[in-house]
Amino acid sequence: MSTIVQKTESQLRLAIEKAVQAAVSAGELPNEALPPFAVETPADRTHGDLAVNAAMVSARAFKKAPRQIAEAIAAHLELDGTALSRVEVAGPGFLNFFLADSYYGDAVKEVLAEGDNYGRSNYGEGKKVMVEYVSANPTGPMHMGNARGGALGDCLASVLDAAGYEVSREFYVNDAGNQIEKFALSLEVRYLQLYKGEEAIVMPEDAYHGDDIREHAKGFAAKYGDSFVNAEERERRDALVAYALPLNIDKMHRDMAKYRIEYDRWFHESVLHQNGELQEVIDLLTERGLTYEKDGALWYRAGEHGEKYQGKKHTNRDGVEEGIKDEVLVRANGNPTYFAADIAYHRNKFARGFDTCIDVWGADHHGHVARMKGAMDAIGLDGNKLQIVLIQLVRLMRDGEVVRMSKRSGKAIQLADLLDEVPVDAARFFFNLREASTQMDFDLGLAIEESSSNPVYYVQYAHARLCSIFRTLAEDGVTLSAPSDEQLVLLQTSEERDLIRHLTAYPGAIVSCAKDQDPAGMTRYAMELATLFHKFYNACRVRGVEADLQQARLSLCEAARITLKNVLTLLKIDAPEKM
RNA sequence: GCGCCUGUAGCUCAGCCGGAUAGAGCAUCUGCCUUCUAAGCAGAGGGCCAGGGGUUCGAGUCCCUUCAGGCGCGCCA
Repeated sequence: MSTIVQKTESQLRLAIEKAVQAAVSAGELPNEALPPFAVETPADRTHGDLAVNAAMVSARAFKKAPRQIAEAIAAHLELDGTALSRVEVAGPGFLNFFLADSYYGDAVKEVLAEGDNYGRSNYGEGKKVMVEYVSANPTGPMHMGNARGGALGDCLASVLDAAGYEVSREFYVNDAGNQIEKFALSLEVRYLQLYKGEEAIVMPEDAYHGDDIREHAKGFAAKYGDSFVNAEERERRDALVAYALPLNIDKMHRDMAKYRIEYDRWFHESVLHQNGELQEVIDLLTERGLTYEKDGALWYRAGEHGEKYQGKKHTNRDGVEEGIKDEVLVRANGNPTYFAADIAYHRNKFARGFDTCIDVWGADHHGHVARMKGAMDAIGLDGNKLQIVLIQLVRLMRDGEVVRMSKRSGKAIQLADLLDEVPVDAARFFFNLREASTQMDFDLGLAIEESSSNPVYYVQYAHARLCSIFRTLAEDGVTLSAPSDEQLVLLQTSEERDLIRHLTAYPGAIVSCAKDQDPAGMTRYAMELATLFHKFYNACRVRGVEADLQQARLSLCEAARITLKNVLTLLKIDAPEKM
């Protein structure tokens, strides 16, 4: 299945190649191979619907001026049987093509025929891709950064799905290791404080100071009383974690569900500790001679395989070049590090048959990218198949002041609070408005205002208006029937045609977002679609016009409605019929 | 000190792997509702694409460099 855009481009390329051959036969061009050329859509519509730079890129090979080459090609072009009507030579040597009337009607029919599936393609050829995103620490509530990562990761997964990949969404639950021990310690302090007083035990500086820890301690005390006050330390801590951790994980499930994110799997880190996979990775690296012992810890030589993923070499303060810093796998106290577990986790992912694994990380983890990719090579996998999308952190503002996000202080704005204030539609749209690499400010004071001026309403309004057209005409007894070519050819205004061209761009827009791993392209597409529809709406009436034109415009409205609905569905945003 | 990201209109950002006269939203100003939803549309003003070099037919886009902001550089995750 190929779209009308793809068909037209291949017709165009074939026509140009034939024209070049004809020009060569006629002795107008030298017998040289035509270099690869681009087909693009010019920004300025007076430059045609499709512009080709074939004459310019072949100037050197043909040893002729681009304009002369373009003229020669144009003279031999045969456009009969294509969706193109004519060609012009312009500017420095562009070949500008204009679409035939039939193209627009065919485009509308294509959308109507595809319906809910319009936009989906087989670009990914069913390859298995995993997108792992959010993966927030279960030691505390999720925050604003998770909100952005969640919206972005989820839409990226949807985009890949629509582009023909077999997508799996995953959340990595760090329910083991150092931070769980810190969590246990923090809970213990708060629990003991309940019985011995705040002053009796001091909360260590680097422990978790949030109110959620106090709440858990109170809940634990309500359930078990003081029975663990004099228990063995290990026993007490384990009991506290066994009580609080599931509560936190349940909360994350609920928050994600509220945010319309459903994972295929919640993968628990503890599994890797228990089933031996973590130890296997450590052994594997040691067998390969990539580890060494120092100061009682087991270190991984990160530079060996990580260098190739690093842009440039580090130079330290003394001006000496140094590679990627080595990393500890097993601490002197015998506990494996997060890094070691993460290698095992990614090994586990690839063992499940994923062709590509995409991790959505906060930009503060960027230092680990080269190391982790290198580690994949180190264990015999391919680091290039691990792709990391780095998300710049959301800067939270309050009254114009930057609010630091910190789980320790407990003052961070939680995801749950955000979702109480801002509608999910607005939040999902907002966090997909910008590319991952751009920094965003989110002003809490403006949160509500932000939601009412959020462009999501502009897009949803377009959908509601479309539905309104169908409602009103139904009251007049007018409904849409399969349009004829004679009717569709009546779509001739610039507003109608601009709208149609943008509809045809939808499948390509999805593929482009999938390639770039940039779901923000989807909100941009949706806004542009809404704009073009609103312009059409103001320029072209549907109600009260002649019957054939009315059917043609109704068909266009239906095609626009389908496409708009499909984008919004992909973004998991409501497409309201009334507003 | 080093690394990663960013620098385009007053503000927030696009700019389709080098193409034609650099775009949109917000904000400001001016118009458009007795006919399909004015949460809309039309128009106006606003730019040394951070600065400087280079690569070529051609640079906001690629390379070098300077400056500015964000984030990292732990036996934390």
